[in-house]
Amino acid sequence: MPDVKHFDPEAVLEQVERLFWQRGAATTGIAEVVAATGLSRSSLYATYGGKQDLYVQALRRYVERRSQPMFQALADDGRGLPAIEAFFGRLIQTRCAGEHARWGCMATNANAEGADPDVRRLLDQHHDRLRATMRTALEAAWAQGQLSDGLDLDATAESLTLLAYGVNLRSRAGADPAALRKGASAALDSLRRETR
Amino acid sequence: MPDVKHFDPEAVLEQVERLFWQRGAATTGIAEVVAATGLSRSSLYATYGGKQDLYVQALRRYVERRSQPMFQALADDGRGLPAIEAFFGRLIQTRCAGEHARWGCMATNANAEGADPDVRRLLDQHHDRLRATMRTALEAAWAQGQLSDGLDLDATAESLTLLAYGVNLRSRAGADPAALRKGASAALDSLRRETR
DNA sequence: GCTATCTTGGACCAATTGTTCCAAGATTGG
DNA sequence: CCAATCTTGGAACAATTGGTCCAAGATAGC
Repeated sequence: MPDVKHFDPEAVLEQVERLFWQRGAATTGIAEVVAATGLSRSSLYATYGGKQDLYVQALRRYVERRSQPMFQALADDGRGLPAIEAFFGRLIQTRCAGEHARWGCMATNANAEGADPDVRRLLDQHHDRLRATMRTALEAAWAQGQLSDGLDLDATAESLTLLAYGVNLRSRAGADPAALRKGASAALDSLRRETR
Repeated sequence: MPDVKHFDPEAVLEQVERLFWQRGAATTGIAEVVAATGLSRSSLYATYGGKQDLYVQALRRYVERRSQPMFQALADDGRGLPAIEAFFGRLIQTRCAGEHARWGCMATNANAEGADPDVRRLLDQHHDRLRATMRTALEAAWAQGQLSDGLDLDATAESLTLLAYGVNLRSRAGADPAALRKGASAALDSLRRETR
């Protein structure tokens, strides 16, 4: 017999995600969330809990609905190095132009913010997933003879993952996309077997 | 005839720097600064201006007195790749153990925070300086025949600089130092000329 | 030691912080 | 259409935010 929610919790969570993503967790007040979503404080707190809970849920949504698809696209692209190249290309594209330009990556940003254990867990997961995806792509590259000999695929995957953080971070501060592309290309070029 | 300050502005700025470095700009209140320094608000505001000015000065101090010496050590080390290796080793060491463990790099953290133009200028400088230093070290490596052929030194310097951001960022979130070392080593290994 | 000038302590401020609470409203099963 | 149950708007909350202000105190040239 109860009443039912007058809004779509998932759609609202997306708005909240975008807010936290763009402006950061610490610098975004509940008042702004209320303004952006149109919800009242009651509904907000009844549905998502306090600010930290809300942030964690928004971050989780980001990881699941923004990062993961990007990772999946890389995992599904069997071309090896060109796939990784395309991944970085798309990354830098979305980071530096369009709707989300200079927002950085919400997960990357979160590394610099608070030390909440829930957040840390999410970030570790996120990191592991990207590294595993990189490793898969590197294996494909290896199978196709694109890589120079003696490469440690695990370590290289970690290295490329860390590089992605650098790209994300600098893009938020307004770095030149051409410079980011150069940096990413250099990292990939150095993995490439010399065609002789 | 005037009175003179009852404290050492430089020493106080160091305390403030450490506070902002560890806890972040947005999450550190003036009240905490007052508590940590023992200064009164009057002295604080009279000497440094408002919070944002204070933060910028603290960040500038960090760049000059923390980052630059690290860069200089790399620039002065003419060994080439071993010098860069040592740089990353020291970096990971200080980021993951000792007094400043899990503080990350204040400049790296700042990339994820606000978009203040003064801050952005500092960060761009910081970035350029590290990249230039990396390039110098790479030139030394090249001169000593340590690098594989056809490497773009500028682009590689950018790539290694972005990698350093990744290391700094993940260290703040509590990343395993061994994994960071692996990642850094992989990046350097891929630059190395195969000894055959 | 007087006085001009600066510094200092801390009270005070309005604005904002995250959160709570409840009366009024909405919804749905019976 | 009733009533049980949930949601909603918005007032209210104490705590904290960054910042100001001024009387009291300290200093140094004369």
